[in-house]
Amino acid sequence: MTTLHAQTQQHLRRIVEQIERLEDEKKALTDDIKDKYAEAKSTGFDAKALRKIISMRKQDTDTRTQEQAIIDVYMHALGMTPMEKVWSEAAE
Amino acid sequence: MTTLHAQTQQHLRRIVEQIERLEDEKKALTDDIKDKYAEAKSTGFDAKALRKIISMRKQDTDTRTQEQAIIDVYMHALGMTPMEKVWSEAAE
Amino acid sequence: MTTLHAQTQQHLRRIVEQIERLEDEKKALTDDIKDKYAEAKSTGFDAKALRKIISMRKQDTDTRTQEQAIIDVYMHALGMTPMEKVWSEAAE
Amino acid sequence: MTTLHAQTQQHLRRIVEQIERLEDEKKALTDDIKDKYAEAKSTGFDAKALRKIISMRKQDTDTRTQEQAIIDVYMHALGMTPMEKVWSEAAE
DNA sequence: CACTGGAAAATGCCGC
DNA sequence: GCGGCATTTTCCAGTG
Repeated sequence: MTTLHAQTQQHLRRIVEQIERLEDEKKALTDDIKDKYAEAKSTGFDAKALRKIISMRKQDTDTRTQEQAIIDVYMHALGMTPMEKVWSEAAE
Repeated sequence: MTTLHAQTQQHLRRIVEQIERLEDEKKALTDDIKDKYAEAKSTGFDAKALRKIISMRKQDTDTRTQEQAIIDVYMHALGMTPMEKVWSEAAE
Repeated sequence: MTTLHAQTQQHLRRIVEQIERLEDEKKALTDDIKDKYAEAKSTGFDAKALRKIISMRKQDTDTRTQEQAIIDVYMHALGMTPMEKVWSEAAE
Repeated sequence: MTTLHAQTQQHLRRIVEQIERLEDEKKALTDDIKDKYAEAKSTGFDAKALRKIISMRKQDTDTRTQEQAIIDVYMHALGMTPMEKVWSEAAE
């Protein structure tokens, strides 16, 4: 069985620690979000509806981003180069 | 370590076989789909654009399905019962 | 905007239909598999363990062994015990 | 259609803003973690093995052992090679 | 052959 | 406590 050099081993430990630290922070935020929903619910809001609203707002943003991707794909499919693309946008 | 009764063991084997068989069939279909895209590409179609189109068509369907889900959630949030829901739909 | 020739357009439609049909069949199989797991569970089997088993069976032994060797080295470097090591694969 | 009181409406907006802010922070952390893995990979570590290690470290040993016991029984019933065997080959 | 994006699988959570 | 659902994570094909 192979063994890592002392230095590499040390490096590995640092990486693992860093990632685990970041994941802890991430989990804390996940919990905070959960708390917010619970709080909202206890104030009389419907948590599920709230989630739906927030997810819709996010999708709106994502959609806008993706719309350009679709346009790019179709333009490519029609043989238009990025250069023409710039022009067609400028001409609108 | 525990051992399964002969009958249970047999049952387990059957289940595993069945699932693996279904997964094989599923994989075959996945390959068929891949072939279709390759075929389309070789006929001059842009595969990526094709995928986009099909994914959009699927999303349209999903959206319609989800729209009702959203309505349900909001109706619930507003305290409307399923019974009222039926009525509101009938009244459109 | 470019327009497809009638014939090409027809061809495109056929392709889209075929792919969507294949995807429907694929989805049906996915549902069948889900049913099998549910059925197994209701007969007393542990669905999660079942999934793990099936996933293991479809893995190439050599690949798995190689990957485990790397994990082994990392675990050793981090001072993790053999006991944890033995169960690692199953615990995913 | 029901309308929210001005005050309630204001409250709703605050909640949505807070949640969206938390989700932004969470996403930033997700990206940081991804970066860490990429960095580790570019230093010569096996990212997949790294992920597995970290996932193992965060699991409860008792739970893991129990689940493995079930898998063990199933493997035996199916005539699969016990994990220990694989490990003795890969280790040392 | 490494990277990226998209599909599939696994996990965890919420409601009954 | 279980089933359904949403999120997260993993995997894999396609691309440069």
